[in-house]
Amino acid sequence: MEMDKLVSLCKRRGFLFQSSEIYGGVNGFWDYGPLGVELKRNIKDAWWRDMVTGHDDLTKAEGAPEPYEMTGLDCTIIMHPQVWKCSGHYDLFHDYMVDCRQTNKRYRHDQVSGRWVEAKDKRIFATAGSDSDSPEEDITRQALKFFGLRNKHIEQLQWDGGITPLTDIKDFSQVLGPHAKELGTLTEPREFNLMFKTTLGALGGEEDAAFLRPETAQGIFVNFKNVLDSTRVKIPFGIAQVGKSFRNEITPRNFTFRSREFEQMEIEFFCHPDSSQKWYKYWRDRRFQWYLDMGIPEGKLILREHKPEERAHYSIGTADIEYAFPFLAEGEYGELEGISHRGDFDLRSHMLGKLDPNSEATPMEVELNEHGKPKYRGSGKDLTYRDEITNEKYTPHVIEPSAGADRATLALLCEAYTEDEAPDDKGKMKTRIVMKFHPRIAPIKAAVFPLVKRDGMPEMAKDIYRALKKQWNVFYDEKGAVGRRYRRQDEAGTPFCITVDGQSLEDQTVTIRHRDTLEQWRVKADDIVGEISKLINV
RNA sequence: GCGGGUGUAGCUCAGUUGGCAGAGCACAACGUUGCCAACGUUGUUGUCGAGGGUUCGAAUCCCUUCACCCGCUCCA
Repeated sequence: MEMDKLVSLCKRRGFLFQSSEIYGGVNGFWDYGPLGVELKRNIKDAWWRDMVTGHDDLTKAEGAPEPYEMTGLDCTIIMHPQVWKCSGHYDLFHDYMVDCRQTNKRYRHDQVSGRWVEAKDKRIFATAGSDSDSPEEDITRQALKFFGLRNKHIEQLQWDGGITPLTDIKDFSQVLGPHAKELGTLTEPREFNLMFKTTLGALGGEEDAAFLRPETAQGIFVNFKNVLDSTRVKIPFGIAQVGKSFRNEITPRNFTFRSREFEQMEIEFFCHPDSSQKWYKYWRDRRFQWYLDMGIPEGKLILREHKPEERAHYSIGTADIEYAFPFLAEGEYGELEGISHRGDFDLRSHMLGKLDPNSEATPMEVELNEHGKPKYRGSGKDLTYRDEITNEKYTPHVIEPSAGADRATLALLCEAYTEDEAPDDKGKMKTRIVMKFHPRIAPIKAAVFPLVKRDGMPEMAKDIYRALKKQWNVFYDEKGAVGRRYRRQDEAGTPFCITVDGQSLEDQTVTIRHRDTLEQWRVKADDIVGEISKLINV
């Protein structure tokens, strides 16, 4: 399936529009149209129902170490700025970057280091980037290459001082970029903020800067104590949240896949450190199965465990659930959801101050500034948990299944898009576009048609429509040829069409037409609500 | 961020050398028909992505800019 066809159908039928389209659009922002909003809402509702409200906390779920509780939360998009400092996002997402005009490489300003060196009556600052395993060797190699010297003439390099960070250098005109061949190719350091900055208060200045959240998870951590104190939940339990997040993506691309404003469906699952590994496995497998249940075939979905070097060292495991999006190359997959074992990093960071992600100690140590104080102070609040039966007090470990609602929606749109052949009224085969959504997520569950607009057929059809409308989003249409009405519903992904015809008026039966098979069968008009209910809840 | 491509009706696209803005589909109404994009008649739809320039005249040539697609780069 070519992506263009899906994008065109999405616009034509009202699934997705470009944001602010009449003004030319904005890069990385997309709007959901009348059908799209239903589809996405159904996906979010299915997730919430399956993970939260529908969860049976009395029974041990298959694959789970023990029964557990689930609860929800809806926190604000703007939070106290300190939240993002302690979470690590401020440091990770907020950097000064320098670009190399020659190599088109980009470096973090504070991670480029270099050394003054003189040879052949020229003095330059040779550098190595953060990608370098051995800055000293790379700096030397860069210097040799620049001066056109061989290794055996290494003594011609006159070093001036030791390795210093690029941040100490004001004038870049004599700086040789980490992979550059000429001097002065690095741009001035530019602020690079992956978080959206905003201002609190109408007169707010720089000290009133706040951020739109880059993930919903932190709102759960900072409310951990509130949930414990207000609900009687006991570990193990999870807190779920659905909501918008914002990231200034460098390269928004691939339709809605990488958007700057997007919606997440996240769970923070709190458990005892000793059982955290089992819970990690449970959630990883449970979430994978959920996508299969939503209608994504096994062959297009992979569960990819991160290699140890790919994940933070304090994490016992991280796995991505990835889908073979059609815009990716053969054999490549795009992330739908990440499940990570975060240990106690978040809760302890919000207690004590941001932990040092490079700390090898157990438990991890707080990252300190040059004065030996915490780089970012924590809340100072006790976020530990006391087990009332064993009286054990500990900081819970966290398993985080973090899903993208827009990515799930996009995957299900891609998966649903089908072109097949169906006969027209003369029996000639014609290409048919049909969105084969699982009935549970289909924007419209059923359409009701009178075969023709006379003889009391519309009246009977309208009664059926009203009866169904009480429970589902259904659609009534009496205009034009019935074949055209069927095809329109195929493009909307409506799984069932109910038609009132001449026979209906005599024996009170109607036909149900199946979207995928085109099969039709008759049922009693009085049974239609139960019949549709049965068909949708398969 | 870099390189290439594209942008004309709701969708798909044509538009010659700079000379009246087009087609198919879709959509709406009416009629006929009566189960898979039907037929007939009638009708609606355009800042030609935006801004500027050249020109008597620009969808067409030039500059700037925005968006989308592809390839690099990046990707928490």
